Amino acid sequence: MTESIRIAAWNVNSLKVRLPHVKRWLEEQEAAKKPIDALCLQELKMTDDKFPHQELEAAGYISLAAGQKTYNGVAILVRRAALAPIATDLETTFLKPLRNIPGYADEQQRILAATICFKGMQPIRLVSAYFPNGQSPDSEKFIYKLGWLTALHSWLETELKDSARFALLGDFNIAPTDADVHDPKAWEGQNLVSPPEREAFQGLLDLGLYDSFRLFEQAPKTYSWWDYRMMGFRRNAGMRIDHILLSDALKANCLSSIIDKVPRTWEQPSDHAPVIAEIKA
DNA sequence: ATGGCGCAGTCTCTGCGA
Repeated sequence: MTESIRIAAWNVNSLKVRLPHVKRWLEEQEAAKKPIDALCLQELKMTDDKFPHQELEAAGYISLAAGQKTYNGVAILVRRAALAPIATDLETTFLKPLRNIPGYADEQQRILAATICFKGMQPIRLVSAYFPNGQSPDSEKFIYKLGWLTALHSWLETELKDSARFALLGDFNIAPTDADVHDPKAWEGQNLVSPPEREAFQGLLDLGLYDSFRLFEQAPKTYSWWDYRMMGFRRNAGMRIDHILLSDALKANCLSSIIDKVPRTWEQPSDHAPVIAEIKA
């Protein structure tokens, strides 16, 4: 009997390099009786033909990917043992799959959505998202970021009407408040924290989404990303830019939300740590 | 003071990430 599921997001910064980390993390979570039932990955940096479906299958996970060469790329992994009997193959596991934001022409692979039926639960709609970085507020890439955020907002309006049980998981490349930044003064007005980005983040909340991490008391200075340079992790010079946003129906059933720093301590780590939300059945 | 690290591909350099 399923009592709860854990959904997670992790920017792996190249799945080719980080596949061992992903497998190890999933194994260790399971061994600790905290299995990850859905994992949304970002920054695969590989084309779809290179995606390691078979290795993940051997680890107990069915996967759906939306990749491209060199950059971006997102995926959704679901734990086979947690799925309802209706899920027998790819088509019945990932219902209503969607790649990219409808009506928003984009070469960059940043969005993958699917509805999943877990054992003993109503279906849940998951979106694996890799928000544009933005580079800096005076750059072309920042304009793209804001346009992308606008497109995301209007698409999610529709998605939320269709799916009351909805979660948006991924690397948002936005630190929502100064509490999510190690040195707010130094970062004031810069990329990842600038007012237009934070307004866009608030806009998502205004659709009826909730930052799962902030539903619970958290240790101060908890972050999800640390720069590889300048010993960012050792100094805890980080930012909380990876998030799990939940609709009202899922928020009501959210039991916990944490960031797992452990994989960031491993050899050759991603610069991001996975974030997890536990949802009651 | 604009650097530091790590990744992919064009591959001993460049572009990009955040």
